[in-house]
Amino acid sequence: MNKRKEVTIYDLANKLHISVATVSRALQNDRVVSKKTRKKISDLAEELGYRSNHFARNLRQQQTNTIGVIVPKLNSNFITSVLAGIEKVTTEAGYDLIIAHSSESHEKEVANANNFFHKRVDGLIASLSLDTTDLDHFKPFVNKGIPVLFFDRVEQDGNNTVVIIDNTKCGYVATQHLIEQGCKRIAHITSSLKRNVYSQRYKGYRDALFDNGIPFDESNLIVNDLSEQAGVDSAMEIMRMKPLPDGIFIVNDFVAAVCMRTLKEHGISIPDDIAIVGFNNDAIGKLIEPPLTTINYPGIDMGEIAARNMINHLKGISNIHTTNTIIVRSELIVRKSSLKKGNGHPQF
Amino acid sequence: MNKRKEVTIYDLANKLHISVATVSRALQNDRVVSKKTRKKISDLAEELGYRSNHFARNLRQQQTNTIGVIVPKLNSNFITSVLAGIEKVTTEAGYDLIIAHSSESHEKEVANANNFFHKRVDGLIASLSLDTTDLDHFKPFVNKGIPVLFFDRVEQDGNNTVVIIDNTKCGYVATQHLIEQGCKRIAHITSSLKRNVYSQRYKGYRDALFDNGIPFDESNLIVNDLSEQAGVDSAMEIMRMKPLPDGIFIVNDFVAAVCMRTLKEHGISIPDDIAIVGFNNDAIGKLIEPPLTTINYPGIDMGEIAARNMINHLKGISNIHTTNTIIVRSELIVRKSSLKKGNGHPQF
DNA sequence: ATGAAAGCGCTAACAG
DNA sequence: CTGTTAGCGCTTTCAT
Repeated sequence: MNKRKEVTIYDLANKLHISVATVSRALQNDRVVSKKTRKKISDLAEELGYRSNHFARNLRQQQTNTIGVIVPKLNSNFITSVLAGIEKVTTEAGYDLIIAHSSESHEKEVANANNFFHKRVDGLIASLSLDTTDLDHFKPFVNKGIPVLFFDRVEQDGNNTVVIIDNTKCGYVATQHLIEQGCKRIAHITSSLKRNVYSQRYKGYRDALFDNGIPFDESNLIVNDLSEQAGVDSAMEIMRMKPLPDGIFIVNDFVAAVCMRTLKEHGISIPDDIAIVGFNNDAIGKLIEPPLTTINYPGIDMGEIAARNMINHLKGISNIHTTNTIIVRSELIVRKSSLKKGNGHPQF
Repeated sequence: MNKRKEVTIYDLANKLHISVATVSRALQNDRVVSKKTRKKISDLAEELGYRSNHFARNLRQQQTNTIGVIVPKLNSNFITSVLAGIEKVTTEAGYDLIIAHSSESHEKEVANANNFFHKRVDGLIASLSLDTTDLDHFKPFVNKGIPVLFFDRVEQDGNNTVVIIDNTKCGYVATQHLIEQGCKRIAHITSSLKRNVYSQRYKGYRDALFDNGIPFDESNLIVNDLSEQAGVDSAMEIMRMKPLPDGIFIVNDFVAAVCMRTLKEHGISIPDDIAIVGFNNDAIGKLIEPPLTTINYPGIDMGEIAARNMINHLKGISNIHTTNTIIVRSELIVRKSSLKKGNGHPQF
C-alpha cells in the first residue's frame, strides 16, 4: 500500500530506450553490459528511487537466498555469540538471515519451523527448546531436501548434522575438578535430561564420580527449568540435604549465580562450605562473588562453523550429510567459586 | 534448489479437474466456494504437501505483511523484553516479523535499513545504535509513506513517532535519591550524549544537582561505550578523582556491575564509600553484591505499545503521525548499593 | 459456484 | 553487447 507507484525495470528501460534485459543485467553488474550503460542505468535507478523486487526475483529464481535460524532464547551471551558467528559467515556469502526464537517451547518451535518452511528458507540452523519432544516439525525440510543443521541442543540420532561440544567430557572435567578440590558429596543441578547437553553432562558427572570411587546418590540430582525461581528452589533443596553437599556442578551460569546468592543469604560460605562450578562462561560469572568457575565454549566459532557448513552445502562445495558431528573445543575456567585449595588453573 | 518440484495450485486444480481460481479461493477459505470443494481441495493440498508461495502472493498483492525491527543489540534483557512485546502483538495481528541488530554501529544500521527497504517491510520499528549520527537511512521509508516508529533510543525532532520513558525524570530521580542518601560529590558514567536516552538522563542528573544547590563539576562526567573494558576504565578514572566521589549514577546496569567489581577490588566499600545507582533493571543487578539500585522500565509494554501503534496505523485504524510521543512508566528500584542510611523504598 | 485470463516484476534462454 | 520473450505461482476481475 505505497503512496507512489513503485519504479520497475520497465520504467528504467523505457526512460532510457533500452530493453529490460539490459537493465536487469546492468543491475546485477553483469560485465557483459558496457560500462557506460551500466552507469547510466544505475544512476537513473538511484534517481528514481528504484528498488528491486525480491518477490519477483525469488519467484523467478525459485530460491530465496535466505537461511532460517531457530534458537531457544535470545537473551543469553552464548546464543548471541552464535548468532554473530552465523551472521558473519552468511553475510559474507550473500545470504539473508531470519532469526526466530522458541522461548523454550515446543509449540513455538513448531510454529517457527512451519513459518520458515512456508517462507522457503534455503537452509535451517536450529538449537532445540527445552520442551521439544520430537523432531517431526523438521521432517518437511528433510523431505524436500532442504538442509537442516543443529547446534548445541541437538538430537544425535545420526540423521542430522550437528555442531556441539563434548558435553560428556565437560561434565567429567567439571566434576573431576570439584573432586580434586576435595569435594566428596557433589550435587548436580541440571535441566531436562531429554536434551543431549544436559544428559551428557550428567553422564560425565557420573563417570567422574565412578572413576573416583564416589558412589552416586540419586538425591543429589536436581532437575529444573533454568529460571530464576528454579535457582532459588534448587538452593533451598540443597540446604535440606543431609549431609550438606560440599560441591555442586550446575549446568548454567545464571542458575549457578542465583543459587549462590541464595546459599550465601543463608550463611553458607562459597567455596569453603560448598564449591560451585557453572557452565557457559556468561558475563555474570565474573561479576558475582566469588567469581564463578565455569566451562567456556566459543559460541562465535560454533556459529561460524555451522553457517560455513550450511553455505558450503548449499553451494555444492561439500555435503552436509557426509560430516555428521562436529565437535568444538571447550575448556574449564577456574575461578574462586570452586577453589577450596587456592591452587593452579587446569585447562584442557 | 529443491529435490522434488513444488506443488502449485495448478497441480491441485489439475488433479481435481477444477480451475486454479477455485483452488486459490478455497485455500483462502473463501465462503463463495462450496464447503465440499473446499474440503476436497484442502485435503489434497495436505496430502501433496502443498505450500503456498509467499513470493507469488506478495508479488501479486504488492504487500508483504511483514514488519521490520532494528535493535542495537540482542543480548540485553530490555531488548528481548521489547521484542517479546512486539512479537506478541504482531503475531496476533497476523504480521510477520524480521529482526535485525546493528551491533551499535551506524554502518550496520544503515545496511539493515536498506535491506528492510528492499525487502519491502510494511512498517519499521527501530531503536538507534550508539554510533548513529543521522537518520538519512530512514528517509526512503518516509518518502514511500512506509511508517517508521522509534523506541527507547530515538531522535526527537518532532518528525517521528517515538515510544520512550521520561529519561530526564529518571535521571533526576536517580540523582535525587543519591543526594537524599547524603551524597555530595556524585559522578555520572554515561555513553554517547548524542543519544536522547543518555543526554536526557544527564540533564536530569544536572537538574537534580542544581535543585539541591550542588555545583556541577565537569570532571565528574565520564562518557564511554558501555563495554566491559569501559566499565573497568571508568572505575579507574573514578578512583583517580580527588576527592573521591561518594556516589555514582551509571546509565547501564552491566557497566555499573563491572565498575562496582573494580572498585571493590581496590578496597572501596559500596555503598559506604561510594553509593551506586544503575539503570535498566537487568537480571545482573540482583545477583551482584551489594544488589544494585536501578531504574526499571517495562520493555514488554514498550514493545506492545510500539507494535500496537504500528499495526493500527497499517490497518488505517489510527494514524501514527497524530500521536507523536508516547511515554511509558518507569520507577526507581532501591537496593543496597545506594543505601547509606538503610531506609525506605521510594517509588514513582 | 466456478472458470478464463491478465498481470504482478524479474531472469534467463535464445537470437541477433 | 543488446533485445525478445516465456514463464515463475498467485490473485482477482469479469464472465458464465
